[in-house]
Amino acid sequence: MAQGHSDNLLFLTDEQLRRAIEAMFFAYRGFTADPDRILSDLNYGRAHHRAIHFINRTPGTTVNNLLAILGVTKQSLNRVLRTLIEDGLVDSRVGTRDRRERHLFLTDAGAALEQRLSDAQRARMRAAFREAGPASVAGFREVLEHMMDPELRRHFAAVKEGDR
Amino acid sequence: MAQGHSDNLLFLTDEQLRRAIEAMFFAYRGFTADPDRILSDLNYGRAHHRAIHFINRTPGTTVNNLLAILGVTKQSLNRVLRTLIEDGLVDSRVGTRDRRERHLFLTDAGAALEQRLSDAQRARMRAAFREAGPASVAGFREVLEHMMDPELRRHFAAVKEGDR
DNA sequence: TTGGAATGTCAACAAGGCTGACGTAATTTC
DNA sequence: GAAATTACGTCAGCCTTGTTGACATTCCAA
Repeated sequence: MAQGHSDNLLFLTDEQLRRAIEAMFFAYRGFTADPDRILSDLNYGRAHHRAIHFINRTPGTTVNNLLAILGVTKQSLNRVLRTLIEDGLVDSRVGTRDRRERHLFLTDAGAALEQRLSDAQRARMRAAFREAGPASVAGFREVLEHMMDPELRRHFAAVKEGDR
Repeated sequence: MAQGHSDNLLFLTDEQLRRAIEAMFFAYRGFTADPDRILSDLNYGRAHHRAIHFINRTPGTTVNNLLAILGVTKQSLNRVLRTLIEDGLVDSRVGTRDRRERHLFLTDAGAALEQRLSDAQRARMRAAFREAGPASVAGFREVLEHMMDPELRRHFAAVKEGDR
């Protein structure tokens, strides 16, 4: 696919862009489908997945950090966090330097669920990469980064540098 | 970016996949941000956008077709369609061949809103494509297609053939 | 003519967003 | 040391958008 219109971007028609938009819509649905199935069995939703994902990525992160990354209100996050803490998946520890802050960690059970979820998601991502071929992977990530809000992209790029 | 790991897919680490997963999450948020802003001013949500988009793409589509594409229940879609019809953005016409079916069309007002929404979304997509460069675009679309559920991908490919 | 398909509608419920207000520590600032 | 600010939690209420279940209507097709 995508030969005739990749040579010259000026020839990207609205129709071709519309197809890309739909591809994004359908792909995102595929992207979330596997975790969604696992989560619904546990009476959790995507909001729980997101919290678990980012706590796993940055253990000890504060509630405020998480709010900024997820872009939701504290009331909304708190509802999710409360159930995760009650269910013993997340551990909330009072900060040592600043005792107003709560630092969030996954418990062993939380880490286990995170593994299940990300294994499923990674498997699909890996399969898509394999089928699309190596050359496509770099382009995929390049476009995605440029589709983010600029502020987020900077944050994302910073993280990228960090764990080289 | 993405040189060292595009040569050999076997070297795609979990960490690199995790970054791709986050890129997908953040990019999707950027992807929907502009339409979301327009919609919230009109007291509509993403569900309205999706309905408008696909009615525009396939004028005269039936409710059942739309259900299949959107993957929601008819009750859920119906609520959205009702408001769009009441507000004069969508026209629902009884089928001629099969009078049980309702064929959906955008009114002039509906088409105008569709333009506003897709203009915003296309602008961002076009900008991302331009910044990422022509070579990236093909890879982007290739990976996205392989991330969809297989059944959907077939449908998507069929559409692709159709409007060449 | 009758069964089943397509569509619509009513009711009830849940997840997960939101705003606004308030309380309580703890820290920072003056 | 008092006052302001920050971090977090919580209560209450609202909205969108998804879900099930039940039921009516219309109409095609066997």
